[in-house]
Formats: sequence, C-alpha cells, structure tokens
Amino acid sequence: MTATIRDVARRAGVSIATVSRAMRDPSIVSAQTLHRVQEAASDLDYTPSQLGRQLAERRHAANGIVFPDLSGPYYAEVVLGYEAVASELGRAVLILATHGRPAAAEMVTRLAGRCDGLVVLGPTVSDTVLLGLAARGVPLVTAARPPVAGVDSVSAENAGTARALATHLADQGARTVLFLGDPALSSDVQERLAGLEAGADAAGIGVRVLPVSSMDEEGGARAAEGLASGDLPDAIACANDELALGLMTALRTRGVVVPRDLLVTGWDDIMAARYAELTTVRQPLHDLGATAARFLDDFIAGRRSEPRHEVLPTELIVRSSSSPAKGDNQ
Amino acid sequence: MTATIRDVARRAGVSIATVSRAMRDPSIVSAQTLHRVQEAASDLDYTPSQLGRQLAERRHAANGIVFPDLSGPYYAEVVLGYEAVASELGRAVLILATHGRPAAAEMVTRLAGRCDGLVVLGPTVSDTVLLGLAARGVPLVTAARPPVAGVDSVSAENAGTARALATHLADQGARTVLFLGDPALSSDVQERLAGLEAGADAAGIGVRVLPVSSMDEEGGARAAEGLASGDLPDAIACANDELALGLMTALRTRGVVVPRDLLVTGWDDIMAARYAELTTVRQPLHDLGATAARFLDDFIAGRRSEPRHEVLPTELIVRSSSSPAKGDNQ
DNA sequence: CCCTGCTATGTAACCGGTTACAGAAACCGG
DNA sequence: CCGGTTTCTGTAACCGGTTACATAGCAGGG
Repeated sequence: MTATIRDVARRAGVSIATVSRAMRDPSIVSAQTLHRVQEAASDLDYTPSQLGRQLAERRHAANGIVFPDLSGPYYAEVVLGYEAVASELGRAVLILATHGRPAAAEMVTRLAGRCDGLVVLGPTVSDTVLLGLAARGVPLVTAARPPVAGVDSVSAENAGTARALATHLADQGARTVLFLGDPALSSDVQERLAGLEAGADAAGIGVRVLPVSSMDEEGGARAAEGLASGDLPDAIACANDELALGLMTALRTRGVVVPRDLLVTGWDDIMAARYAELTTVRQPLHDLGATAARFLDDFIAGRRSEPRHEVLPTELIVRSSSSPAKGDNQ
Repeated sequence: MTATIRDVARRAGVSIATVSRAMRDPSIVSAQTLHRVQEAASDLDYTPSQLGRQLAERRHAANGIVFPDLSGPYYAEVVLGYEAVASELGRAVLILATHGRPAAAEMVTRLAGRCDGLVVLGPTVSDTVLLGLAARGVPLVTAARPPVAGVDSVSAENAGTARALATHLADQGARTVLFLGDPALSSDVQERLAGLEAGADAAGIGVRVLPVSSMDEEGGARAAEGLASGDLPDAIACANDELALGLMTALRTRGVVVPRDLLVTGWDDIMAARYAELTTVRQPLHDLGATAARFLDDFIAGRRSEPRHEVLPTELIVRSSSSPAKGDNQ
C-alpha cells in the first residue's frame, strides 16, 4: 500500500499536522523539521492523496465539460481551448460526450458531483437539467447554445454573418437560395437561418428551407439525391461544412458543377473546407472554449457579478464554391 | 450547504449506516425504512458526495488520458473512442494535453493521483516517467507510442502498410521516393520509414529522407519551398496527411501538377485527405482508444495476466494523388 | 526577573461517506 | 416453549488529508 501522511509523521517523529504544513507551505515549519519531513517523505515515496485533500478542502480542483460529440473538428477544438486555460488555472478537466443518449441528464448530474463547475456545450441536455444544477449551486457556463436564465454563456455570432453571407450570394447573382439544415435541431442553426432570411429579404431574393436527416456528410449527400434536377436553386447555404461537403460530392457525381451551376456555402471552416474550396464562416472555436473556462473560473472564485453573455465574432471566408471569380485557388 | 448523509439519517430517524445501505443497495433494507430514507433524501435533495464515497472506497472511478494535442483529428478521435468505452464502464474521463510543455511529467504525475489508471498517447512524456508511475502501481496503458517494458500497449500497424505503399508507388512507376518527416520525432514515423525502405528495396527503388520543421501543413509547405525544381523525386511519401496537404498546396502554386509530375501520399486518412484526393493510410483511431480503455479496465479490475501489446491493422487508401488512373474521382 | 508576544508544534475535530461487527427482533421447526 | 437462523439496524472505526485551537519554548522590553 502507498504511504499516508501518518506513516510520514511517524517516520519523521512529528505529528501529521506538521507533515501537512511542511507539504503545503514549507516556510511555516522550522528548517530542521522541514528537512526531517522531506527526508521521510522521499524515503517512503510519499504523495499526498488528492482525495483526502479534496475532501478536507471541499473542492475538486476539477471542471467538467459536456459536449455532444468529438468526431467533428468543431467540439474538439473548443474542448482543446478549454483544456488549455483550465490546466493553466490548475484545474483538471473531466470530459463527457453525450452522443444524444437519453441518459445524458443523469450522466451530467453525476459529473456535476465530481467537479467544481461545468461547461455545457451545444445540444446535450435540456435547459431544465441546467436550471436544476444551477439551483443546486453548481457553477455553470454554457457555450454554443442559447443562453439559459441566470447562467453565463459564450457563443459565436450567427445572424450578422449569415446576413453578410446572403448579401454575398446575391452579389454573385443568386436569386433563389436553399438553406440546408434543420432549424429545429439547434439554436445556432435557427439564428443562421434567420440572418440569412434577413439578408435575403434586404437583397430581394428568396429563401427556402430543406431539413436534413443528419448534420453530417451523409445528410448532405441524401439531400443532394432529393433535389429535383430540373429545378435547382441558384445557391445552397448549408448549416455546416460537413453537410456542404457531402452535398458537393454527391452533386458532382450527378454532373452538377459548383460554382458554375450552383453556389454552395458551409459554416465552421473545418480543415476539409479549405481543400474543397468551400465558402464558409470561421468561428473562434479555441477562443470559445478558453472564454468559457475563464468565465467558469471567475464564477467559482466568486469574481462574477451579473451573469455574462459573450458573443464572439465570426468571419465570412469566401472561396471558389460561391465565387467563380476566385478561380480554382483560394 | 448541501445535505450530507447525517442530515438524511437524522431526518429519517435512522443511522447513517442505514442511509448508506439504502442508497447503495435498496434490497438489504426493510421496505418501511427504505421508504423513510428515500423520503428524507428527496426532501433534502440529497446527493451522496462523490468525494466521501471515493475516499471510503479508495477508488476514483475515473481514468485519465494524456495526449500531446487535440487540434488534429487524430487524437480527438482516439480520445472519443476512449471516452465512449470508459463512460460505458462507469468511469469518468480526465484529459490532459501536454502541448510539448516541459512540465508535462509533473502534470501527468499529478493526474495519476486523481484516477485509477492512465492511458498515455504519443509523444507526451518520457518512458522514465511511465516506468516511475508503473513502479508506483499506477495501472497504465500506452497507445500510439512504442511499448514500454511491462506496460500494456495498443498501436496501429506501420511497417507492413508502409511496405505496401512502397510497392504501390513502384507499381505507379516511381523510381525515386522522398520520405517527408522526421524519424527522430516519433517511433511511428520511424516504423513507417523502415517499412517504406524495405518495400522500396524489394522493388529496387531508392528512398531519401527529408526531415521537417513541424508535422503540420506549414511543415509541408516549407518543405515544398526547399525542393529543387530541377531535381524532383518521382514520389513524396509524407509522414502524415497534414504534411502532404501543405506540401501539395505549395507545390500547386509552383506549378507542379500532382500526380502528373509527382506522386504524393500521406498517412492517417483525415477528413481533408478525402477532399484533396490524397492517397493515405487509414488507422482505426476510434478502436485504438476503445481498446486502450478496455485494456486499462482489465488491468484495474485485476483481469490481466501478462502485459499485452496489441497492434491494430491499417489500410492503404489509394486516391488520385498517387494514381493518375484514378482520375479525378475517388 | 517577570511579563508579553511570537514561533513552532501537537491534539483533536472535522470533511462525507463505507463497512466490519454486534445486537435485537422476528421467524422457524422440533 | 425453546434454541437456532435469518433479517434488519446501529455503533464505531476507518479512508487520508486540513486546520482551529492550545501549548511549550524562547527572545525581548521594561
């Protein structure tokens, strides 16, 4: 068995209190005692038990982060930004992927019992669950999902850039735009659609909506199959890049040439979008996670006043999928 | 303050032992008592403290996973596979990204104190650190790095598929192959190079090695600049996809046409490789993580006998970057 | 020389659970 | 009606730390 503080105390001929003090703050122990304790500790290869410490201090020194998935580049990058800041602040990071499981609520609640605070990303659990946690006093920050009353949130701007996207498509000569994605699925999608519609209205062009079975390449490919060849829109704005990529690939096999026959845009600016020459919107993913981590830390440390809701800026990236003029290069 | 087991016991008029029993195994408590305890617990909104429980049970019910980074799709996918299995086994997952920081060893050691076991991926900490942890009795599994004596490991096959890759390049008519990547950087790279050389030898073609400054797109782009225009090899085999993608993009701006002038291959089969039509090698990333999680669990549960070293199969994916015949489609 | 104040240390009460052990109550067959 | 089980519950000792409070020793000022 591994050595405990009592073993060290016995060996050094001091009390456990002294050992504890020597470990946490060497300056409050006499030089001689310190030396004896350190000797005993290293002899026994002693490492203070984090559990004992945490129980006594009544803090976990850990934060949790909950996300739907990690297979896309999206959440991975957010998690990474989060981890970078959290570990800098000396907190461990617990992750939980919900994968749309129905037991998600229970899993999140259990997770909340293991950490000092939680960041919840995207469509993972219902607002009810979050309100329940907040009521129990669990420090909470949401990211990439609609703000919940009284809970800090961080998200990326949607409507404004979507509006700019509509303007861009109109500038490229599009008269009819199809929005590919299910607004019911997430508030981000809703906001993107709303912005797109606003921009389209202003430019005097029309927007139709086509829901998808899933927000991945497969969903995009399926949507492509469903499009009537005779009646293609001028442009298809997809709710994310994966949809757009799947769509473009499927369209190509049908002989539709992008952007000549049809403009296509995505959202997220994942790495593959660059190589597919896909026009898209870049989000500050890393920052999203990092900001969430800082908000959470402020909250835990009691430095927050009112709930904050930060919206980070996004950027339209025009590539050749929506802009024949851009040629084949970026 | 949140309710403790003693509050519940007092309210239900029973001892804390009874409350504990009622919470963990309702069947060993009389129906009447159970009801009273449950009532009291729900009145007080009682949730057992994980910390108290963990200390008493002397287990964390959590595993850690250490990786260099999460920005590429590589580790993200492995982590995800790991998380899926671990959470199924009822264990929380703690993550730690080392980012090549020198303090990594200390961070890993601290992490080890918070979980029942650890999976260590790739170039994160030295073998010495791992041996130290193993000696302290920390259950350990390594993945995507060379096996350490006495420690379970999981990795993906390198040499065999690299050999197949060399054969493929020779079949495509390449006489000279340049390997792009620094073998000193990781054992995976070493093995890939060794396999490539073996295959090239067998096919009677030559291999040169060009180290890179970094294993990302930037590194690939820099390497492209360094190539003498007059003296291009027939093929460039890159140590990973990002290098290959960066290289191809840079070559294109120089007017070099792939695959007409030069064949290029990567390794990993990240999503962007598909869109760039890059020949590459697919690794079972999700499986890598999942297998590591199972190994670790077996170890912790005491079900292991001898250290195991599993090598998962990989698959050569030929696309048009190395195969003019493939045309522009996959 | 005594009193005061400071430093270094020990004692013991936590933190919030689990569980070995023991005792009480109820139930059983003979 | 009695001894032996079985079932349920309580007592108390952990798990491994932190820390409030008490105390001893010692230096310094009056």
